[in-house]
Amino acid sequence: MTNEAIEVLGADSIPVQRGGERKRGIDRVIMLLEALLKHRAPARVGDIAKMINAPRSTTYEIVNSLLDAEMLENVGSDGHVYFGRAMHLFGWAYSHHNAHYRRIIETMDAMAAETGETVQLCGLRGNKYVVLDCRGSPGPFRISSDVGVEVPIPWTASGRLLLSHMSDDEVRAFIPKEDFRLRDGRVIAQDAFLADIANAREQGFSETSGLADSFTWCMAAPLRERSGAITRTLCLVLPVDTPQPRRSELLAALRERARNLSLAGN
Amino acid sequence: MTNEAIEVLGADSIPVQRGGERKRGIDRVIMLLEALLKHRAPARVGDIAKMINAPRSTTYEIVNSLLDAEMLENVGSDGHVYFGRAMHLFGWAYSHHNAHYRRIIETMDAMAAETGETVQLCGLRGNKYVVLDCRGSPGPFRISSDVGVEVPIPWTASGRLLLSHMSDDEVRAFIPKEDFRLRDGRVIAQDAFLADIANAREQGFSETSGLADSFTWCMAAPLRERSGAITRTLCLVLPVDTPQPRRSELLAALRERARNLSLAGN
DNA sequence: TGTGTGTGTCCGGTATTTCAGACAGTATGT
DNA sequence: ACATACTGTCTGAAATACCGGACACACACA
Repeated sequence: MTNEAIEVLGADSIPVQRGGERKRGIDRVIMLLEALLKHRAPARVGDIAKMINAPRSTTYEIVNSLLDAEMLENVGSDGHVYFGRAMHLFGWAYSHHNAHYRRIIETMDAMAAETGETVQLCGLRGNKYVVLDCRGSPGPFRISSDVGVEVPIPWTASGRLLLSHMSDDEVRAFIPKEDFRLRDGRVIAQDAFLADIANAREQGFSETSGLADSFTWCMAAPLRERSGAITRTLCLVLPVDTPQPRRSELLAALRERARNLSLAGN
Repeated sequence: MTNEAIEVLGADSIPVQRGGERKRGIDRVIMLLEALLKHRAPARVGDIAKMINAPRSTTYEIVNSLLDAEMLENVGSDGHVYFGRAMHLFGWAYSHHNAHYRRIIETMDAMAAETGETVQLCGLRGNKYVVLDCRGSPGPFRISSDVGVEVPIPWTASGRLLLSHMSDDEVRAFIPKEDFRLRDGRVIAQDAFLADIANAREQGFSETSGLADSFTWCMAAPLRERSGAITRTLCLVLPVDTPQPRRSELLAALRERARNLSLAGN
């Protein structure tokens, strides 16, 4: 939906992508997988070729290699492909290579069960915020979010914590200007955002509401590495009309559990 | 340790693996990821180069590309790398692309909780059996197994179900001869194995004990695709001394749940 | 101090792979 | 019936990614 913006934006000065650019197979693989992740559904080879702007013949070859390796697999009967079994195994290996992850998972399970609210594990991916894992509330109506979707950092509570090791200048350089513009057109003032970060750094938590959407109240608490760095956050996503007493109760619980999961004191 | 055999061995007659085999980057990537999966721990670039039998310079380049893409990430401070965040996301996407998976996960959680036994989701990967997911018993001593480890098919109960669509000849062609040899030296007779498969096909379940190891009793029930094909099995791993009445009780429960998860009748 | 082993980077040549385009086959719409 | 659009496979040829090997550096051991 937003992909042929390439042409439009690139038009003015930079010859961004000419047709004939020979690229490495590896790079194509990486682009392919990321495109598929963004697409969030099985796709046909021809479409993939367009998505990553690669020749069809090349794309076929790559896709076939990945199919052989089970990194992709055929879905349905009409040439759609999506991630395959091997990806599941690689991902699982990533998740479990340290015992720490087990504890995080258990905590998320427990919190989701106890509170009945949506619990998320969040981190950064490049200069975007991303949901790494998610436990939903069991009710018929739930606020859920897909793991892997990328969101501008300023839209999120977690983002304020995840940037708290940066200086103001570093933050300014790190965040694309357009990421300060919310979906409804409002723009977050850079100074206010920097103040939020400083605030989050001091308090050891962060709360936002009505940023990414109008109906959620988000609270995030840091999971610190041994070094003290914050690479992930634990996060509760509440309906915006959750009453204040319950909110502070939940915030306290969230902070407590995050503290227990941290490898360094909060 | 076995890598400079190239020169020595190659001399007499067989050019088993000559040093100079140029390979595509893509293939290297695939080999690298699978090697890392088998290794099950972070590894250094030099070691990876040996594992996949690739030139060091090439390996460095590939690893750096994958690091940039977050498909790998640095672990610790001394040059170890392992799967990265992107892999987690790709794997998650694989797991959740169909609603079916949600139900399977829920069922595994429920069964693990109710029975207190180890529950596994199993499938094939090439001509090996592989654990796709696993819920452990909560007790202090548990029979657990790692997701992603590959095991010869004849060693497993699930394997008998997963081959039940094949003719005898197909099975014979599919299973490497050496896979009939158990770890303790015993050899499974091919005919007995084929009979087991036929049996599993008729009964709609399969049980084994004392094959892969001496202390487990495994029972597997098929998860059928819409087409009727069996691509995955649900599996209970019990201590071998579990009394018979409880075994049949658990088997019945297992079959019932597998039937509910199947997209075609069992 | 010297010897051995391993790391991370760089370079130039060539064996290979990517690419463009053509092809036959199939589905869709007019 | 024709036209259009897409799929999956092949081909030759040019561009280049991979390789071997060299380098500087770091660490361990004797």
